[in-house]
Amino acid sequence: MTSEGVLASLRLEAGATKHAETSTWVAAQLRQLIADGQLAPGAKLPEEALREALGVSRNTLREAFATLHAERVVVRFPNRGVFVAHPTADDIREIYRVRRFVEPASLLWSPSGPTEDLAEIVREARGAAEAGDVPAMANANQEFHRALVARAGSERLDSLMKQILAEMRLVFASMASDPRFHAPYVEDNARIVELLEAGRAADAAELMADYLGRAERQLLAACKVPGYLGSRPR
Amino acid sequence: MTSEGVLASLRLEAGATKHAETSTWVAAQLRQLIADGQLAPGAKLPEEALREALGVSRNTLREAFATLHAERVVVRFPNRGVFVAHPTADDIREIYRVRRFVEPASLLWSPSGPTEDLAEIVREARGAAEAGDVPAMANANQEFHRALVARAGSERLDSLMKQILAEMRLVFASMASDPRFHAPYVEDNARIVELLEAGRAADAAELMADYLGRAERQLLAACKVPGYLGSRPR
DNA sequence: TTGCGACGAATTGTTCAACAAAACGCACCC
DNA sequence: GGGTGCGTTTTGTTGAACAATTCGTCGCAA
Repeated sequence: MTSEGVLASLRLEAGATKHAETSTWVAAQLRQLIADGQLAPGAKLPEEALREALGVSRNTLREAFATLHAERVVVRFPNRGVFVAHPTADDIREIYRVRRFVEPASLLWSPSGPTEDLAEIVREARGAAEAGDVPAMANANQEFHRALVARAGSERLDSLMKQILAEMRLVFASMASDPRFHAPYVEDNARIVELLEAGRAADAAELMADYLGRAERQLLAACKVPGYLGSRPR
Repeated sequence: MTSEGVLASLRLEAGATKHAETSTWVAAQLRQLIADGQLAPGAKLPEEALREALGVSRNTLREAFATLHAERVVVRFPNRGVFVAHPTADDIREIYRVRRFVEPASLLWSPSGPTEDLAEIVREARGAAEAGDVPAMANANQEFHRALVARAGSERLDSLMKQILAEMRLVFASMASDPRFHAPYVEDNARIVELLEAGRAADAAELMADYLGRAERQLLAACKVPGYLGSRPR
């Protein structure tokens, strides 16, 4: 995926769209490209090339950069430019620090509503696992955690979680992804739903905390192996 | 506090400062003015006037707006402009929804470190209360919650809490602030520190959840009285 | 008086062109 | 081979322009 290809596809899409609030639209486009992995972690986002590809002015593009920067999707080095965020080991620790607070809290203290949506996501993940469809399984796992936090009913926690999961995707994009990574967690998720349905929220929260600890250790270990793309760009 | 006065003081400060990254600096200035209550909730932020007062270009100002918008300090109505955020009753409910997750979680699951800083803040709050210094007491109370969440050691939760407290200041700025509002909570904070020191984190978390519920109800009730500034501008 | 539509003024959304300052790349020299 | 200096590129910021939208206000009719 040469950056040339990315720019070309952007050019295509840009022509076809009417934009009401351009900078918002631009931010969404870039967010999408990054989430899809078409713009890899650490990649530079040069103003001139993107401006041309998106067919917007540099000012509008820079406004979009400001939003993405606030979302931590993108990092800014003064006078050097904007880069796709590239999580370090410390970032991983930070991510899991947050998750170990938010996710068990959500299990414990969310208004106890129906768990059918969670069960459905688990079924999807199992299906994908059996079909050997790793991306679908990874997606379903992410969706599971998103749905879990959504139970809290807080817009702000939702968007925090969305950001965190976006950063998780960057983490996965940064390392040679072992297909077997996501598999064990499908069953953990299933168990969590069971506990929740049985009214054993405290046990579910404990399992979740444990599970997150395991995942963190696994990712940190993977950081140290050669497969992990070096630290900062340059 | 005429908006004229605000602009004049901005003009003064603008001249004296060297700005390395101007848009960041502009965002910080505005954030400060809003936090201080010099720009009231619902106030319009006209581009031309601010541009002139800050001595920056409209583009730079708009980039700062993008940052503040992402922080929810400021609201954008397309083609109408940017306004200081003006929390509604729903926003208050949302704020406390988040706080009831984050703060008890922080009490329960933060690495158990020294509580000396918390105790110190409680002493400050008591001092301010005795001196009848309401703003200082309100500040100390806010600082207490900030310090509590800081124990989690997560940069992201820190900034979430910082945003939440900023929005709380907007809530207080929106209503005729009863000086007696903050007082009872000083002693609750003290009790929480005691429980924490005694290793009774679960009790502390429970007290906190209860306390937050009380505060929310009180604020929601205050919303309904005439003192509260109407809903959205226009 | 009150309500309503229209017109002109002000403001926003977006683009373009320019320039200083900083970082980058590269040939050059020790 | 490893620093050094210089021209080139990119970023940070400004200023001006213009279409689109909203705002304010005036006049008119019920």
